Amino acid sequence: MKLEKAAAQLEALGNPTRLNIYRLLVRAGDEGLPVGRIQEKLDIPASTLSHHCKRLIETGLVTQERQATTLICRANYPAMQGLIGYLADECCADATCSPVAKESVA
Amino acid sequence: MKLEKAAAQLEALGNPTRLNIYRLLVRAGDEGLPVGRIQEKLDIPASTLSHHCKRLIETGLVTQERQATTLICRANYPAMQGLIGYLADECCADATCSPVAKESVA
DNA sequence: ATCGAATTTCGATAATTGTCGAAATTCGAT
DNA sequence: ATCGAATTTCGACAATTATCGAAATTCGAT
Repeated sequence: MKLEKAAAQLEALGNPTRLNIYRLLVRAGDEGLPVGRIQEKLDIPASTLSHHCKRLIETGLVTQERQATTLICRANYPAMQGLIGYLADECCADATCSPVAKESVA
Repeated sequence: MKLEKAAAQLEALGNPTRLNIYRLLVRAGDEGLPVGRIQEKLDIPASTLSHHCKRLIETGLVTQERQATTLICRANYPAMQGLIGYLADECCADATCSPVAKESVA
């Protein structure tokens, strides 16, 4: 993974609201979560939420699928996997860090 | 780990310059790298670099040790380990994500 | 072809972050 | 106690990001 991309994903997750959104999506699993549902849970204005979702989507960490007027958001696991792998590979060269995610992830 | 702390660390790494600094430190290993050395490698003004280092230090991802007038920076591996663990645990509940770093990191 | 629900886009403002030179600090050596 | 080297702190400005209401869009149902 390119450093710029990793940084963009890290930055996307590096906002408490967005990290919360992402965690919600992970917990929702394959089913995903409609935007409106996220809004209820986090109690933030629709436009603000939409902005944060957009940011997560732009970096590839989240995907959106339309079901009628409802937009379903889902955590994009392979993207997170890639990010964790990057951190483990590029940013954790020491033995004290879990020697995982180098080649064993597949 | 608390969400707020994880977000702070992710945000710290979510800047290309800081991610670069961090990677440099990882590659430098236990020996660490003096601030001036980082500056040479990245070619950025001292005050700007100092600001970024400070941010990394504040989140616990980097430590600093004084050797005379020189300040040596080091990547704090346990912190990164904790962050990777958080991502794997809290943000990667699916089987497609490496089932690592849950308990096996020790 | 209209309506209402779900969501985004727009636009404006507030808040935070990044950048950098100048001045201040720290500390060993003289 | 002064000097020079390494680095930080300060202060100012630029750039980016966050927030939110209002208006626009999308789409199924009527």
